This record gives sequence, structure tokens and C-alpha cells, in this order.
Amino acid sequence: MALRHAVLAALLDGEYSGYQLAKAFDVSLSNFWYAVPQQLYAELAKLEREGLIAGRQVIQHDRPNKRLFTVTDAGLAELAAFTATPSKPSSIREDLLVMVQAVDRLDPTPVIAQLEERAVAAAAKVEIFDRMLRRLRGELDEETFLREGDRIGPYLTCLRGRRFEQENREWCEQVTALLRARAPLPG
Amino acid sequence: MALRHAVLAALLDGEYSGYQLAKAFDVSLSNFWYAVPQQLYAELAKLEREGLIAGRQVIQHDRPNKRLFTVTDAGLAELAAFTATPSKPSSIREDLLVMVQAVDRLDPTPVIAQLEERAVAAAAKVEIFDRMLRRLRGELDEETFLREGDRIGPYLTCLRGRRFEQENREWCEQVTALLRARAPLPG
DNA sequence: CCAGCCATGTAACGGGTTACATGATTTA
DNA sequence: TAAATCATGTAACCCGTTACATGGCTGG
Repeated sequence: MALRHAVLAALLDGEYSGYQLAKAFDVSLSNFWYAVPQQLYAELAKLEREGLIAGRQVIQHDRPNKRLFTVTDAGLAELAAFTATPSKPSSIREDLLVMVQAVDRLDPTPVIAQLEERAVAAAAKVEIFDRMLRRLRGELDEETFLREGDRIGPYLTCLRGRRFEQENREWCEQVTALLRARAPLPG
Repeated sequence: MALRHAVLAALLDGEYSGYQLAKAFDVSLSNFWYAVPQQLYAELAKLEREGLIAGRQVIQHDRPNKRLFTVTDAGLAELAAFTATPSKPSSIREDLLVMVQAVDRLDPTPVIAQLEERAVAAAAKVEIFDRMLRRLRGELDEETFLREGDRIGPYLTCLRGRRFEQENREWCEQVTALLRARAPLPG
């Protein structure tokens, strides 16, 4: 099983509709999990059938009705059981790294282009994480928040995501500079 | 398509049998790709059918015969085409992060235990990467090797893997200390 | 003598991705 | 008036994981 626990963990922050969850999985959770809306709707239906979450209909007049979900006690128990089962390090599957692995037998030009794009994207993500971290800790400084805040889980995963993207950025920039220096482009 | 390019990139280092590849995918490539032997045998068969790799039988007397594979020109062309197609950042799926996301609504004890295990595993992996980096660059220092070495691809991906595991370790240790301080264990 | 390594697969299953489908409301 | 947002799904497909299967040689 896989996505189910990520969904349960996400729902701990409050009520969400499938659509809102999809947004969350596109930003805040995207550092360690990602899912397209279709997958989320399917998973929510499954979790509800199993009684791990409960949905309630919300009628709206200006836009389509929606269903909001919350984690049930059974859902919490499921999460507790999940933390008790040993987790394997996940296998990262990164196309860009495959390209770099092969780069010295190929024309580096397109790889360099992709590295530059990725560096920019990573920098943008770092800023997103920074904003989210500031929002999560409110007026408190980080140290105080981590010592006394009452919902530090999302903050901690955000910190990990931020580090990852920062490293990503630096690595992409380093490799770009290096490949440039080794194979100077014409013009 | 997915694994195919990782296999092609791995085969650039020389001839490999399915079994040897499986080893490689367990160590050197494991920072950005992972595959079990069964998957590799299937993928190698497919790549050979498509003419992207060529296999040759090697008869052995002390142990079972094996087939060694090399990338063909068509395979190189496939890799070149691959570098030209835009790559999306991969979705990381990390159970341990899901657990931390949920940790302040659950008993942190098992999560702390897992974080500690992971920190140790990450530290071990950093050392493996260090050894591999030393092996790859031979007697050269890093700067010289990166400027003049003729096969820097694997070195660069290794560097990324090392950074990742180092960050992983530091994060795990930080979170462990934090959760410990917030919820002191009895005894 | 048993565990582990070398060596290569088949088969079933589960989960994730892509494509397709619908339709109202708000913003540019 | 076109695009984006809100809102929810179905269906087909591909890929990856797990379980099962075989068999000889080497080292403790």
C-alpha cells in the first residue's frame, strides 16, 4: 500500500475535498509525494469504503458541490500501525540524473539546457518552501516554533524539501558550469 | 518508458551481464535508480529485441554461462533522443516523510526509532559514495578529474547521491533530537 | 553440510500514469 | 469569448514489485 497513508497524513491538517487535496499534493506535499487528481479521487473513495475517512457533503450555490473528508479513529489507528512497520528508503528515479550519467558519450548541449531549467525550477521551489515555512510558524522564530509549536510535522517535511531543492539547485549549477567549461559552445 | 534509459546509461561503462547489472543497480546507480534482477532481465531482453543493445554468450566452466551486453549505435541514438526530450522532476515517495508529516498526532516513539535507523543507513551510504568517488577519480584530485577526466558522468551522479544522503542523515538526526526533546521517553 | 554467490528467468498482482469525459462559474 | 478554476470521476495501459522456479559452484 502506498498513497493511502500520504492521504491520511494530509487530512490530519483538517477537512479537504478531493480537489483541495489535489492542490496540496501539488505543492506542500510534493516534496515527498505526488499524485494526480484522478488517483486521489479513487483513493478517497477507497478509504471511505474502508471507514478510514469520513466524508460530508457541502452544498454550494456559486460553484459545484463538494465532499469534505476527515480522518476517523480507524484512520488514525491505521496511521499508527503504519509508523510501526519498517520503511525502506525509496528508490529515486530521476531522468535528469540518467542523462548526466550518460553525458560524456553524447552531445552535452541538450543536457546543459535541461540542467539550467532545472536549476531555475529548484530555486523557485526553494522560495515556495520558504514562504510555506514562514506561514506555518506564524510569528514565532523557527527554534521556538519547533520547541513549542503544536503541529510541527508539516514544518519538518517542508524543511527536508527545502534542503533537497537547494542541493538540487547547487548541483545543477555546478554541473552546468563544468560541462560548459569542458565543451565550450560555439559562438 | 523508464528503466530502459537507465540500463542503456549503465551499459556505457562496458560490458555487463544481467547479474552484474543487478549489482550495479544495487550500489552505484542506486542513488537515482533501482531495479530488481527480474526487471533487469526482462528489460535487457526487450532492449536486445529492439536492437538497442547486443549480447554475446560467454561460456564459463567454473560457473554458469552468461550473456554480456553492449550498447549499439541505435542504442546511443536512443540515448541522444532521450536527452533531447524534456524531463520532469521525479516524484519522490518516501514513507518516512509521511510518518514525520503525521507524527504530532501519533505516538512519536516508533517514528524516532525509524529516524535513527535511517540516519545510520544514510551515514553508511555516504561512506560507500566516498569510496566510489575515490575509485572513480583514481590518483587525481577532484578538481583535476572533473576538468580532465574522460568519464565524469558517473562521478557527477555519485556526487549528487552523496549530497542527498548527507542531507538525509543530518535531517534525520535533527528531527530525532527534536522529537526526543518534545516528548521525553520514560526511564 | 549449509549458506551464499553466480546466473537467468516466468507469472501474478498492485499501483501509478495517461487519456477521456462532463459541466458550471469566474476572470482576463 | 476564451481561459482558468472548481469539482468529480471512468477506463485502459504501463511499469514496477513480489512470489515462485531452477541449478551448479564456492567458502565457512
